[in-house]
Amino acid sequence: MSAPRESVRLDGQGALRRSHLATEVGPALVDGEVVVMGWVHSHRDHGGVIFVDLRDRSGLLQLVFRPDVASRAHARAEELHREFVLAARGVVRPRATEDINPKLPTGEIEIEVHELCILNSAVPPPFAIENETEVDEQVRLRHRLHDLRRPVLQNALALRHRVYQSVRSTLAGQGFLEIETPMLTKATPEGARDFLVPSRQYPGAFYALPQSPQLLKQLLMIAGFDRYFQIARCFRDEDQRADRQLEFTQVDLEMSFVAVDDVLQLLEALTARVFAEAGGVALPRPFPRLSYADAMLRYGSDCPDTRIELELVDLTDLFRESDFRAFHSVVESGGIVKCLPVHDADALSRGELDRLELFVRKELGARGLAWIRVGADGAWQGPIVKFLSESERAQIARRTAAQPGSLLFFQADSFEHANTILARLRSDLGARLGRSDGRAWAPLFIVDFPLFVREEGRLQSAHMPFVAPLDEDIPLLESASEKVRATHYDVVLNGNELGSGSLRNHRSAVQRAILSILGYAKDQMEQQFGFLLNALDSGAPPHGGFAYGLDRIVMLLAGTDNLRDVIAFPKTQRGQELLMESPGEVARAQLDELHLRVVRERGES
RNA sequence: GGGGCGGUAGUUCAACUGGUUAGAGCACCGGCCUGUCACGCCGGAAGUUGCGGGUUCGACUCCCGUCCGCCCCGCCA
Repeated sequence: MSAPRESVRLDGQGALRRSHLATEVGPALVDGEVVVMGWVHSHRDHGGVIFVDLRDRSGLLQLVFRPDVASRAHARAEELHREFVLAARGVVRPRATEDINPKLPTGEIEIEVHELCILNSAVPPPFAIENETEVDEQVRLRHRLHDLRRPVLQNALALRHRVYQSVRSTLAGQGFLEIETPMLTKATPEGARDFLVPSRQYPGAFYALPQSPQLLKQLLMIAGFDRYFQIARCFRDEDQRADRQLEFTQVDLEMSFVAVDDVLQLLEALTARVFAEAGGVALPRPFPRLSYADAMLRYGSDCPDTRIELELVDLTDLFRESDFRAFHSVVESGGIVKCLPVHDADALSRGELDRLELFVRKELGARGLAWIRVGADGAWQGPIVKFLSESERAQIARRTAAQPGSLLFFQADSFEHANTILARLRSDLGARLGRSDGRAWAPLFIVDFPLFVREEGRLQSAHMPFVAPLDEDIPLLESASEKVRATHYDVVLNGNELGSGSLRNHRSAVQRAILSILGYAKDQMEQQFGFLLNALDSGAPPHGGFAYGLDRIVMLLAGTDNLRDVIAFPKTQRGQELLMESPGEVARAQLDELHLRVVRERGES
């Protein structure tokens, strides 16, 4: 950090009051007097005349200082440096034709300054306040104030504001009440790792920050509010990603007396309206619906980017009886075999195939990357070709529609792993080979998720334990748990999960049955979910809802692939906020009050 | 928990296979300049090569450890 510029004499704002934002000044105001305030974006001192580009949140405006017109203002202008804060009173002048700057919205005019107040000095910025500036993100986050002055971030946060406003007006117009729920709440056994807040008054007890307002909004339904929403901050202490922050914002909503279709209709209308109002984007309607099973089958993902014109092919049954041990043994032990066919793939060289294999092995943990290339003469090449029987080749060729120029990628692995790897290959190759269908926006609903998934032998909630099963599947709860479909639904846009929701269990018997299948004994159930079960027994209406990841919506509308670009003060991947440097240590006395003692591992200082 | 990429001046980058005093653009500071808008010209300052250790006559470069950033797997109901 540089030292402050102490030698600069500063002016008070005095009687000057801003009359216009920078870009509100235009040709219509020529010869009128204006007062503008903002930052020195750049200055060009010609010895005589001085030009200053003034920047405020609306944009840039050129100020002119002439020694012969206003000598005092001109003299002061000689002291300016970048990012100084100033107030300027002057007269709007048209520029000579040859002096018009077409790159600026205000390029046809300029302000001939008569009075200049230097409201504050500024140390030189660590990097240029320009959109084009490519600066290391660590530097940007440490100097977030300067970063936030860049137009892209100003625009992103303005866009975010419009999303808030549109959500509020749309939902309020649909009869939703905005209700806040507590941030200091109770830890729940399910779900992500909680952020804990130690209690001063109850030694050894902790509040938890909400992972979502899930249970509270259900209680609001039971209390009879009928339609609720909240723009809610949520906290999950898990490892971060480009599209995941420790704290993030949900548009959380819940409604009573509805079926799945009612919620989906509302979600479609809300999503379309917010994208139109806040981002000027017309989403194509109606949103197609895709079952979870089909999504996994065709795309290997439950949030596919359906614009990519590549689809997976399942070949598991082909290798149930096969002499190709590598694939056969995977199928025998419960895994799957799938293929990603890429036609007209001559652009992918042998060297690139090797790099792809290295990539999926090292970064995605794949066992390998089997591939088959169909030559111009129709001959099959590749390391696994020799292990395939005549009929297997024929079947593969038929199902993948292989033709000269095709490249077939195979994964034989667990359902999850094989799909994760092929889904990633699909999107990477789709981008690299330009296999998009050209649509800008591809929204869809994913429906018919399973209620349970088996993990390490045990049944777990696919999403969370309060999701209601489809009515017709309730008889299967005990007998064929894994076949039970959930009322759960996701909204997916361009390969991003925008949010998810479901109908909830409003009958305590069903809720108890599900908890029991999840392995909760009766007393555990009462201890951990007693308040919910009691609530259900006190007259719970059928209800369901949804939660959008608001940050992701803004991210997509802003055209970035990084959540940190749409959050004013985001955290790094390791959870630090570099401007204020949180988290930070606290004084011993603070810990004592909270009845806490820090235990350091060996080697920590 | 694991994998990949990266860290050299304020900033963006360079510095061969280990070899003189670690360079350049922009920014910054000073001077000059009355129509620039990537202003121009002249001059200047600016570095613990993330940190610690090792190998070597010699380390930005090689080795080990560690910290930080980004991306991904796991994780995130």
